[in-house]
Amino acid sequence: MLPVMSLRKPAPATATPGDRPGTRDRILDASAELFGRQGFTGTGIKSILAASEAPFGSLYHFFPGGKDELGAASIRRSGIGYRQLVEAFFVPGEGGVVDVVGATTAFFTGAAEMIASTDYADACPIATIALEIASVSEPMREAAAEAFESWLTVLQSAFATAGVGQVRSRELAVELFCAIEGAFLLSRTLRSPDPIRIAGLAAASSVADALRSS
Amino acid sequence: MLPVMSLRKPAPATATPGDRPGTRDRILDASAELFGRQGFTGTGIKSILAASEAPFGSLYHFFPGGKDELGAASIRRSGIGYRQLVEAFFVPGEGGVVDVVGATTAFFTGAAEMIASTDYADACPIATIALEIASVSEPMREAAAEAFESWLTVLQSAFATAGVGQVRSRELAVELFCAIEGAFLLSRTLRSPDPIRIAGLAAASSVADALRSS
DNA sequence: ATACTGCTAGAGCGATCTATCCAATCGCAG
DNA sequence: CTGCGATTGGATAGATCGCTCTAGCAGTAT
Repeated sequence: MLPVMSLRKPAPATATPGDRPGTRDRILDASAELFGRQGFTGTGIKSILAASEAPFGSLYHFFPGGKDELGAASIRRSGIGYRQLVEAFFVPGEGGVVDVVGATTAFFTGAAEMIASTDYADACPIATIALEIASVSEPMREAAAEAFESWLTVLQSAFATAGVGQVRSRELAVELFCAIEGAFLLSRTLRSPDPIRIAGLAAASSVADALRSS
Repeated sequence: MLPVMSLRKPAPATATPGDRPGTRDRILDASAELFGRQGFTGTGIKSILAASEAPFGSLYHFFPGGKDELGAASIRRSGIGYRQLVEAFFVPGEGGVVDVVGATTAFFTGAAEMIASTDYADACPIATIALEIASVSEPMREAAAEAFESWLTVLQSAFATAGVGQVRSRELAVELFCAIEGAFLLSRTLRSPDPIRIAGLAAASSVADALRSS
């Protein structure tokens, strides 16, 4: 049985229970959403503050390094959120076993539903900003690299646990990452969920093949 | 025999022979390079003009619609250039036949060499800007969608010509697109050519499978 | 009450951005 | 040559950018 959940980010862990999240969290949430939709340079500080209903002074109180520090923090936070999401699909609960082929299919299906339900606006919260700053800001690039690596690690160990060899597990993880990220790009640009469906079928098939020959 | 060429864009067709390209072409070339590296909003008009050694007035002479028109034109131009590149690998010359598996491998190998040789700066000239503007500018989004579709069409007919069914050919084209674009993202972020190598092996294997069962 | 700390609130600065406008210059046809 | 449209060069407007600064607020400890 696979986890029933959407691909939406879970509520931040540091939010006061029963209350609205703290200012810092609201800023980070708004940043992740806007950066993912319009990119880093395409999103002004003021729009972030407006979206998060935060006062101007608070931003530089929590992020003295300014927009760059906010960008890196936003990337790290999104990286953790998405890693937990991948874990929800690919890491078993107490003593359970995960059907990695089914998990792959479920993950892509959930992704297709989410992107369509947000009118093709919200896909990967890091990809947009990563491409923008990979050759421009080394600290942000490193934050994105660590986020991506953490996702790959989760996938790799899931495949290894399922019986696939270490090297092939890493390759499978990279293949799955490329499939979903490429599909996000194509899906958002064409405004169609088809690429995600197609990429999901191919990814599941690759995983099944690797399992069979292990 | 596969075409021996780099993944670099060919010289513009409208360039005066033996002379340096016209102002409009120089602006478009510089735009494609800078947009691909730093994104659309991250690239200022002045940097484009400086890089293309073009005067300020010329930009608004050739692109009265301003930066948005320039962005759309840049996307269209890059789309044509990359389509011709894909054709060089996947479309046979006079009465020849293309080994689509070999073409796939060669394409990814060439991409890995190019991205590493540009210090992980130049990969897909459209992906960065496409993610940025997909939810912001409809004209530019459509330009990117047309460019991507034209690449998919070339790939699809190559597979169909090689004997793969129409539906499966389209799926294969989308898979290959997702693999290379996702690999570009991961490669630029991690500063490693490995993702492209891994994605290339997987893509070639998918193509081989499809050929076998056709 | 007083003092201290963490956070809020916004005015406003210098820099930078896109875009407009116009005069100077070029290339070529008559 | 003369005339004329196409192109160039840049000054500058108007808006927006990221960011700094200071003043004030709430809550807690003393």
